Amino acid sequence: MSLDHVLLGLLREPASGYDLKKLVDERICHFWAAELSQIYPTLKRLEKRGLVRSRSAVAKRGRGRRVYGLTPAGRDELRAWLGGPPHFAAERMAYLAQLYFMGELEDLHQTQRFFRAVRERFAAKLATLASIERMWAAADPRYPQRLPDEDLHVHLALRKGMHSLQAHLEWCDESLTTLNERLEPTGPGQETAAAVHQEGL
Amino acid sequence: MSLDHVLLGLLREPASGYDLKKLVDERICHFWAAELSQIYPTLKRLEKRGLVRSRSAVAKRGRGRRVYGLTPAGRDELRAWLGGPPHFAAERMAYLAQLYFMGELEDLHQTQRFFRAVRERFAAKLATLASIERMWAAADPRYPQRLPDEDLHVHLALRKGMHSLQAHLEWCDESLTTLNERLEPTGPGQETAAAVHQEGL
DNA sequence: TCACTCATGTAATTGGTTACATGATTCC
DNA sequence: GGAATCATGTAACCAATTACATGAGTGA
Repeated sequence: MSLDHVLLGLLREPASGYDLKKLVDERICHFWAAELSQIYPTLKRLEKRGLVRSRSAVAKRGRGRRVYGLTPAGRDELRAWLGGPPHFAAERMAYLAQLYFMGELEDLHQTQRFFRAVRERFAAKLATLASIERMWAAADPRYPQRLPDEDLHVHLALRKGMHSLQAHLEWCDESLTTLNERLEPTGPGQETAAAVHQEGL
Repeated sequence: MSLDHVLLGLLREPASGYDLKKLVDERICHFWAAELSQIYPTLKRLEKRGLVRSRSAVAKRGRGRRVYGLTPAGRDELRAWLGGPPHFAAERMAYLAQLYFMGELEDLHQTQRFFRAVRERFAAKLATLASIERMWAAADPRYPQRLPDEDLHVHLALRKGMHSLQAHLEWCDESLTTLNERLEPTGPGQETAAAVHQEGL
């Protein structure tokens, strides 16, 4: 039911389904994704429940638009959700399932390649968030200490991604170091041959 | 389609649907959850595809069991999945959506309560993982440097949770500090009254 | 006898994705 | 004329959850 609340949150300013999709892709997709084919029926459902109200409008380009806005009931629903307990859902991380069972392959080089690919992905995401933070800082000299309270919450959400992705990178680096030690046990001096033998190479 | 592969991974040792549910809840649920009502149909589907084979068995207690085991085709499928690229899916974090829009409430005390609840949740999860790591260390003197390669992968997956949750806690602490500074701007000396007024208290 | 655990399943519903269908306008 | 963008939707499908149904044995 959270897409409902995401749309209510975005609809503090009136918008069409198409507009909402763009907002989701630009700002929300870092923690919630949605397709147009899900957004349109959701808006209809919200309108039937009296949480939003729509009116037809003319578009500058293309066909007519349907623009939605929050009703007082919609605002109440949004506030009740925001004021309620934090909502957690069990995350599904397929890449961790792959890693968990990867011993089956008996090939640490494959594990190494896996971690390099994972690291690249996380690094790209972190770079995206970092560039968003730079844009914020450039656009608002109050960032972050003196941000108005409303923007503060967006800032705090952004910080979550930065902390989290930084930790992911550290995990990848730690893991790659561990793998390296097993694959190249070039310890001090004459142990090398024995260690190589021990590792089954 | 990942539950398919999780079950294939677990079925390197034969097990019933009921057994698999227990394994999922004990070891896998940190990155993939599944209900019995999903596991049973999935096993049937995997058997129809020739990836597992079942036989009836007698249970010590209760009614008869159906025990599944991997077929060679199942093992191939598992290995192909493990050897393929890491699979990422867009995560949905409803609590971040709540935070993102929480400026609407115009109540930093509520945000504070929110972060305390979030922190508690993450701390509990981290404690769970830490106790798992302690059990590993107690049970196997080789942990973690000299673990056999197969267990190494499970160890690396566990480390992901530790890094990640630690970062979540740091984010909560950073956020609570930020909120505290805004709510109690007890700066050097006589500013206090003015600052309190500025915050609208 | 009752609660609990072991054990297997189906049905209904929800939440979400992918594919498909349509139509207007603008820019090259 | 054709591609891109703006714009709204439906249909089919998939993954997963919740609720429901059944049945056998164990221990208090």
